[in-house]
Amino acid sequence: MVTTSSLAAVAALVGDPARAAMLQALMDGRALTAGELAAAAGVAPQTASGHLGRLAEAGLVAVTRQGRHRYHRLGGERVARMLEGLMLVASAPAPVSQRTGPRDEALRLAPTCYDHIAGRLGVGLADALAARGWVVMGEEAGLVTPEGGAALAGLGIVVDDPVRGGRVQACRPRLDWSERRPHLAGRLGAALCRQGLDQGWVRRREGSRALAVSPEGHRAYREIFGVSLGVAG
Amino acid sequence: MVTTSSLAAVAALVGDPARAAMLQALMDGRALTAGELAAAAGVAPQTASGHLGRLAEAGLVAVTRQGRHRYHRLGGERVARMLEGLMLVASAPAPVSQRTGPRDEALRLAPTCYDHIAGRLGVGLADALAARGWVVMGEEAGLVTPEGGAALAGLGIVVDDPVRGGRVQACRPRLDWSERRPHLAGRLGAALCRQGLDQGWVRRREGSRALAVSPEGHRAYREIFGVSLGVAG
DNA sequence: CGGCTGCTACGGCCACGGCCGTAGCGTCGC
DNA sequence: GCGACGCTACGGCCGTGGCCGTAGCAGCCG
Repeated sequence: MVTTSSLAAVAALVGDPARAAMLQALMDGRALTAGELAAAAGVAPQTASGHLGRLAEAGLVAVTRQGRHRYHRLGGERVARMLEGLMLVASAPAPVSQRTGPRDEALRLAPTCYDHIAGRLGVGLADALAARGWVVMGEEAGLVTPEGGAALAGLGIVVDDPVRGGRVQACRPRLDWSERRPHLAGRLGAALCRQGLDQGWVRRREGSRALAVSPEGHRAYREIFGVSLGVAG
Repeated sequence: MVTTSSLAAVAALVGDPARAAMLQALMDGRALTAGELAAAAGVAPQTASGHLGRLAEAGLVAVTRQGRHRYHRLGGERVARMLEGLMLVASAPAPVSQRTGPRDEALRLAPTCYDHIAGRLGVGLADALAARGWVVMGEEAGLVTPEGGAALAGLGIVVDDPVRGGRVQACRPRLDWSERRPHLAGRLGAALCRQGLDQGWVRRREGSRALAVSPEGHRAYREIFGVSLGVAG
């Protein structure tokens, strides 16, 4: 039963700075140990343990024990989407526009959002795919065109949720909270991210949600997708 | 700048039971006075005033003063979607499935979600439109077929976000937190809701998010869409 | 103009909850 | 088996914040 108190309970869990920091650290989709999360939140391990216990009990994080470590990851895509919704609201300046988004250049360039690429690279890819006619972006949904599907399949990017018998494939646009422009989430976004990682175009950086774009990645994204990322790095 | 603390601050605002109750009361998209919200939250007007001030400062609610009343409504669709994401997580039972959703029959039948219809009527409409071939529902997006667009236009339901030059229209499916099945959100969902209200098929009930389905509504939804709602009410 | 209402500002009370101390349990390595 | 390590359980301290008391201010009404 969804009561007001259950809504408040979930929100209150995220409402603590330490727990919010842990959840944000898990937003890249990886699993971290309690100790790493304690460091990320800036609290003692005992404190983190208590927090993680409550988060796990509520299903916000899932725990898998492995030896003497306990690996924590987000409780599912719903949790990730909920956090993204919160971040989008948190980034919206109430009165007047101010500089938004993280100052860290790498985080502005290509942060991961649970399973897909956001930031400048994310919106750049969305723009590029639209410019190439591979996808058609609407405000509420995106469509992969037949030629786009073929081209993406040639790159090893396949999505498995055809809306109508494989002819038309849809993708999920999402407003990026730092760039304020849509990027590709959903399965297509995840497939783009996976393919970039497989090809070595991007790689995960330790202890950060930011992706590092390799020189080959810069070239590939520029030549194949027409995305120019400015400075290298 | 989106910091961990801003994320936690927004979540903490929703994390208080009284504020959560107020926000939930505003989820039907209407504007309520501070006194009504105080009653909804079960707190004294002074307390509610303080809460509403903080919510307004953060942009979670918007205030319009009219005479000696102050009308509060949700701060935008982003806020509504954020709350829905929280509710979806809050409704997800952590260990094993239990009875979910409100016990109130009317709330299970046809609650409003900010601007569209959810609940049994919402998922029933989505199923019916799909069965009629008017929309094709995917996991990540829905498509309004040409014949569906024509049929809906004939009913006075028009959506104004064509993805590709008016030929294909997309809609946004959303997992219902009480029925656990997708219903139609986005502009199509809002248009369906508006049309139902205009036709007198449904009407808002005082002090509740639930919609009341009129006898004509029952007949119309059954005859036009093929949605059978069971008991009349 | 005076009484009434809707709302907000301030102050004090109180409790919930975060924090880390120490202590205890399970796991890995030697 | 012994020590080190990762993590969790419990207890006490303390600050933050929700709550309502009273008081003050703006807008309708007779």
